[in-house]
Amino acid sequence: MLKDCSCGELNKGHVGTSVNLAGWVDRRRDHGGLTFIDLRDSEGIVQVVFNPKVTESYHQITSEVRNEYVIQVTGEVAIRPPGTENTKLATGEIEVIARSVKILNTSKTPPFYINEDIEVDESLRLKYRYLDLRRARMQEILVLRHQVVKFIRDFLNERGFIEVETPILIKSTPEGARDYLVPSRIHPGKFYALPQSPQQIKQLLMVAGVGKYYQIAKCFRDEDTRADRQPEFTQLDLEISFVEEEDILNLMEKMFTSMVEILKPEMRLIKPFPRLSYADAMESYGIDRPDLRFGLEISDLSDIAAGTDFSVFRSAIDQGGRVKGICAPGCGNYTRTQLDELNRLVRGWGAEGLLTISLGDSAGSLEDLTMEMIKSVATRFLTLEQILEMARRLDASAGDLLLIVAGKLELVSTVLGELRQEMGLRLELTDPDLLAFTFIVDFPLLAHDEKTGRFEPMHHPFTAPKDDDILLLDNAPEKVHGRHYDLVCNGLEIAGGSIRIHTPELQRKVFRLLGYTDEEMEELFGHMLEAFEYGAPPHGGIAPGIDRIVMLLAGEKTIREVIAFPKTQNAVDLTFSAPSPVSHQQLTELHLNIVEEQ
RNA sequence: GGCCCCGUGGUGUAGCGGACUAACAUGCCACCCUGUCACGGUGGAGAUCAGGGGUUCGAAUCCCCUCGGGGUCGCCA
Repeated sequence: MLKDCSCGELNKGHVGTSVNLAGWVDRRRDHGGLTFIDLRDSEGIVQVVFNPKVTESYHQITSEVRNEYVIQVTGEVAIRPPGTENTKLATGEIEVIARSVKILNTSKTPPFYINEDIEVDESLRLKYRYLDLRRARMQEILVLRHQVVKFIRDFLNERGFIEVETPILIKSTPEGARDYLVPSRIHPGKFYALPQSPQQIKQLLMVAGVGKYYQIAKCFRDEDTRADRQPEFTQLDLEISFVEEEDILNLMEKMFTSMVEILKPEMRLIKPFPRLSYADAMESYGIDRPDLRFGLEISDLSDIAAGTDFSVFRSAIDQGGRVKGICAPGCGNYTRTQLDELNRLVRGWGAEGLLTISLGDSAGSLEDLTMEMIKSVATRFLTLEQILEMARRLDASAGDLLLIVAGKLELVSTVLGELRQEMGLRLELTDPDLLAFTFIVDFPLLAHDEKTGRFEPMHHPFTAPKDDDILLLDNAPEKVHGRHYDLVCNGLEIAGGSIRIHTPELQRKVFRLLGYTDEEMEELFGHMLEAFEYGAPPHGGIAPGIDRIVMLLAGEKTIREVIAFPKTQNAVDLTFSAPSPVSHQQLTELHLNIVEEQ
């Protein structure tokens, strides 16, 4: 080794010893006759003192060395002179008196600061990701991510799980996300697909008699990116045979609570994780992944609205729609501009409009409110009693603002769900140190697709229907609930899983409901159906997204921050400039021709 | 594919129709400095204001297009 200890690990115990250090120049302070260099390696920073009386070739070294130069230092660890300790530095009680120095490599001036935590243009960071990752913040995140994965492995290993690697080159199966395809050289015109998840393979492992499987698995989906979505991402994929819902949920609750308590003790959890049915989540939060760090729940006001003279309410209800609302506490004093902005947002989400009712501009009791204190465009169509009834239903007080949307149920829910999230942010109710995990259960098995007129799986086609609902598969498939569960945290879907189908009969029945012919079933899923013929055990699992978990624990806003080399919104890797053209020879070998786009 | 936001020395920002010959901080270069730690001091270099087109007597500033980055809807079994 070019070093016999790390910069960050030095302490008073090393005083008097001679050490070899190697690292990057974090900063240099040249006093003419005396120079300090903060030397940085992956473990931390230590101050090295260069003294012309002690350090060989002092003048040459200090005039040449610049930030980010890679140097090797031999010297004595010494206690710092009294009064010159630096409490901001972990190694601030000591310093290294350099005897000799060697420049291992020079460095151009970096395109952005390595030694300061300053926000830099993201595309520049991504182009020079290897420099970006050198920064302390990114080093912390790399370590945290490692700790999370290590925690997961330890936790599952202790419980009898084994990690099994599964292929990256597999078969394209339809629906779901768009596949990334890999052309076959050996089989002209045929393609492998990269796994969207190892779903089918892990089920085959269950048939193979692996009782408890897991894998830190790369997954690939050729869909547009988001702050929490990348073309390739990492899942903890796990599957257990002879398992039931309760086992999986308990395992996950234990894993995530222990993980947070050990790795991020400063963050708070709500225990036990609350459980919400899909229907209740949609009803109260307008979304199947609610942020439960705050309330602002949605309530149905349809019955009250039906009794009013307000035509917007009446016509929505006459057309089978609903009137629902939320209460924004303390927002009764919102200005016209602020209210207009909320209206614009709501229209942007597809609603006809937003009815705002201001319950006065100062806090107090509902009972003291008079019609004169209430501000709303609808005041002349509503009685004081009707307004108070809505306010009570929304758990509002004087000084609050009621936000009400009328229309078709689905739209009203979605819009209020968005508005709720927006108000949660504006009112700063989204405490970054709180992790509000919640399980969402009782999903419908299928969703009806308006465009194709077909049923689509809510989760995936291998999810088992609830036993009590199996008879409904024949005549009312839309009413069937699946044995599917999600884990949600702070408005993010953290994990999704289910108890799977394990008999060929039921699997065929579900495929048929999804519109597959017998021939398609055999061609696309024959391997699964056949496997189920050979004593497939009941089994189920779940797949938490590693990137999203680390993002939450790191307090970051995008998963790009917790991925070493992420892609841009356009799915481009700026470090490598991928994707890139390939040679004609490569294309020929793969039996491919490029068609020029218009 | 739709909607929205952003693009000014290396970096981060200011400037938002005329006083811009583009400001500030930091970084960079040179010189000075033996106890600093975001060291300090003096001096200096560094910007086709993302690119193109237009409006105007005059554009970093207004409009259009393109490119790049981001957010989001669609999409994500």
